[in-house]
Amino acid sequence: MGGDRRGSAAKEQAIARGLDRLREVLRARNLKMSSVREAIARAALAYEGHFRVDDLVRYLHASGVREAHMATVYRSLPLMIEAGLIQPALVPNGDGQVYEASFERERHDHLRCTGCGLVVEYKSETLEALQREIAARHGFELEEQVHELRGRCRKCRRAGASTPPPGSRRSRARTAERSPR
Amino acid sequence: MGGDRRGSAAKEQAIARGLDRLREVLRARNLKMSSVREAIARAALAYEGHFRVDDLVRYLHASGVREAHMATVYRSLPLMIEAGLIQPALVPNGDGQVYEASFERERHDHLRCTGCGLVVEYKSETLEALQREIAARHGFELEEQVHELRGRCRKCRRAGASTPPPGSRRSRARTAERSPR
DNA sequence: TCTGAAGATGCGAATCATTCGCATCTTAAA
DNA sequence: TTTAAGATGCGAATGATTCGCATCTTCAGA
Repeated sequence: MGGDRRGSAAKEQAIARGLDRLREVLRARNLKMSSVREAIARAALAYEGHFRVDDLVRYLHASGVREAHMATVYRSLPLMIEAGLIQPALVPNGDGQVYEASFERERHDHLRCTGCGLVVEYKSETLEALQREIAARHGFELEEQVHELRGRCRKCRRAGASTPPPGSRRSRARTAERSPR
Repeated sequence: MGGDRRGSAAKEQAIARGLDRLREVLRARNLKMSSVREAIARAALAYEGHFRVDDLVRYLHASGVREAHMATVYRSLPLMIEAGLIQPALVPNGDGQVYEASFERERHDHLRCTGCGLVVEYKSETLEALQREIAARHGFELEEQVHELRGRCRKCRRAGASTPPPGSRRSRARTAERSPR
């Protein structure tokens, strides 16, 4: 306990390293760092849990960053992904893409409940090894793996009620996610 | 050889079974079969390889089906999916969702080349078993698994040229797919 | 420190796939 | 047949993401 209250020091340093990484990518492409870009990257790195572009924009506004336009955030996404700061998280479900910070964090996959939208993370070395092997067997050099299991969580199964009829839009993913801090 | 020329008999019967399956789903929901719906289902069942909604519409037009409006095709997708006639194939890449016929076909996953868009199918019992186990371990009853590996195929790796810069849209997936017949 | 060219940003318009509303045909069960 | 419940075509509406463009900023020299 107490270890979860990693509020400032360590986290701030991780953010600093993330920003450095971003600068490298920018330099490599002859692009420039800017205050807005830095604010966006900071927000993404600090965000706990999954987020969408508009979540990030709201977060930026809330933290007093002058406008920080959506278009700008969109434009910075590919760069942040390339720098390894963030990555697309879940497989898009109709509503836009969901991201999550990935800098200095372990790779993992998701399990999503088709009933309530609950998202659970899991990690499997065996699975990853298997994936690499499959890719290799087909002559591919693995770069990225999209993996998401869907089913009904314990609670929803208890609650009975089978899978909702097709066409019903599931509400935004629900997770035990905290808000940005 | 010659075995690939499974033109009519067997295939036509499979289509008939698929339509029956669809009728069951419709009946269960108190929905009705219709000539348009049947034409759409036939097209989907007969389509070789991956297709998008507009591909299907074009195919329908080409086969002389009166208009067959896009909206109608969209409306029938959830039903066909529920009936197991088709399923979303690749993970959407910006351009719309890609489907493939799945009726009486083996489940499989895809490997996609980030260079040329080549799509290769593969199948792994081990992988599927592992997935079921993971789901079970978390109390989930597995319903669906999204799985796609991305990397560079042999040819693209030979051709050198590292991954294209971010922001470049990949053209429509390329496969050794034949057109509908 | 000053400058200029290359980039970055805000804003609103433009895209694009997908969905809706609704008036009008069809289907299927009495 | 009749007729209520559905299905369809069409075009408008959505919603996420992208573009165009007229300004700001950044940063590598001078």
